[in-house]
Amino acid sequence: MDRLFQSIKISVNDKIFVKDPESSALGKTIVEESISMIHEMGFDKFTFKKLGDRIGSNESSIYRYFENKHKLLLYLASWYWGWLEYQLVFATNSIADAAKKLDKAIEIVTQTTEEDSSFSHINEVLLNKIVIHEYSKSYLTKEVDKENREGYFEIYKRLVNRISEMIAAADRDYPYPSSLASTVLEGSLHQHFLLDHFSSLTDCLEHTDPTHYLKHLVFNSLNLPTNG
Amino acid sequence: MDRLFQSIKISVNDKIFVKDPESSALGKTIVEESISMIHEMGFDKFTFKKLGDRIGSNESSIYRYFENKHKLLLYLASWYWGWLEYQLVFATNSIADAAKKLDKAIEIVTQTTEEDSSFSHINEVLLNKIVIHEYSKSYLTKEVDKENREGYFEIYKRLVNRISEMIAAADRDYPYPSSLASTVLEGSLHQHFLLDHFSSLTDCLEHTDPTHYLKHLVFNSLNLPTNG
DNA sequence: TATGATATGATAGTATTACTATTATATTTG
DNA sequence: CAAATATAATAGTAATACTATCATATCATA
Repeated sequence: MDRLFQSIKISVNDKIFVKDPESSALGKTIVEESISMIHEMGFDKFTFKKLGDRIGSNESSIYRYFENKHKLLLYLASWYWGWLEYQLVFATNSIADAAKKLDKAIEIVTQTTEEDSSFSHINEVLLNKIVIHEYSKSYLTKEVDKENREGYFEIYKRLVNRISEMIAAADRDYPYPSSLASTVLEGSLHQHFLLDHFSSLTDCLEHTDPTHYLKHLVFNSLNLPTNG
Repeated sequence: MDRLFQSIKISVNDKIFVKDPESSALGKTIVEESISMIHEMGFDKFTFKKLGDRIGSNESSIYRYFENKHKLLLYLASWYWGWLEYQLVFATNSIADAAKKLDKAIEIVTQTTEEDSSFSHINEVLLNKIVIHEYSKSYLTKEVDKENREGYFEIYKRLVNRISEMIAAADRDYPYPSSLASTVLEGSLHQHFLLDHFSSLTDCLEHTDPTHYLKHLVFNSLNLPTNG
């Protein structure tokens, strides 16, 4: 990916933050260093106090950007899914054939993020690892319905729906396009997690990977036209 | 299910607890009421102090059974997976045909737990809901590798492996039996969660359910003998 | 039934977390 | 240069997640 992305801003629901972290140097530092710290110590042990110490700033200043660390996680996750959605649309836009389009889509959303590409202060490689290890915590809460109503998961849902539509486009008769789309996204995160921590529970080692597994899963579920 | 189960004890790795909660009335109360409280308020807001108040016991007494609430969650999860493994083996043991055995297995592990069956102080219906909403939190931690080495996830892994072996028995050439088995378990929890909180992301509503979806997914991934 | 062992309860105390509030000091902008 | 705004510093609170100690209740057995 190239400089094109530098001029593109991933827009996150502005109810997630108190003050847009993109609007100041401190805000960007908060986002940048929180990614690095959450990756290092895990979300559970991460606190605004520790982040303040690390960036030479005050805890109270961080609260001016995010209500609490849960909202910060929602922000990082939304940003990540928005970024991935952008990659997805960019990479599949020109593909006319429904099956090929879906194939490419699965590739984009299931592969390991390899390079810190383009957005200056956000390290997508680390962010991808954070999403694998922490994303579930953003919705496995008692407040999930309220937060869903407030639109905090919109970007993720939009991404699932895009994939769902691609599945439906490839096979109009397939009865579970949304479930399958959510399985691709969530299953990809899970397989990547297993690879790191429970390798006996996955086959995505050595000569294969989550992308191959999930392509196999999806394309065997669908009835494709014989020339596809 | 009937009284047979009342004489069967699900055995959980004894490093998970300080003192076996099955060994005393207080221990059983701790387990029973923690299930009810975690279901009500969610694992994050649940504390030993609150549990002590609820059962008319002291916080310090609870610490004599479990080091912390994380270990209690590991205990509840292990118990649940052990219980499910038992259901699985019991229900599939007599089935000779590999495909039919697998079909039954998927049914057992993906269906909603319907009745509080047999183990006096443990409500499996609530426990099933807790597992859906909280299980990921037991392994999405920085200590996962250490705890895995200590055997805290053995029962879950054994269950995945049983399903993996059933998949392999139904189709020796299928390249991803472990990944698919883990997708069935984790995907089932996820679909049930979506059903409750993100119904637009699943098709498992009304005329279908996670069981149908996952059976479709698995059996379309496999090449079965034509008479199966 | 007395004696000791074990289980449980009560109380206190600590460090950390997750904030809120207030005031002071930079920095930016008009 | 003044006013507005952003950030920093400090203090304080309630809750969390424990640990330690001591008291009391129960239970097991000689």
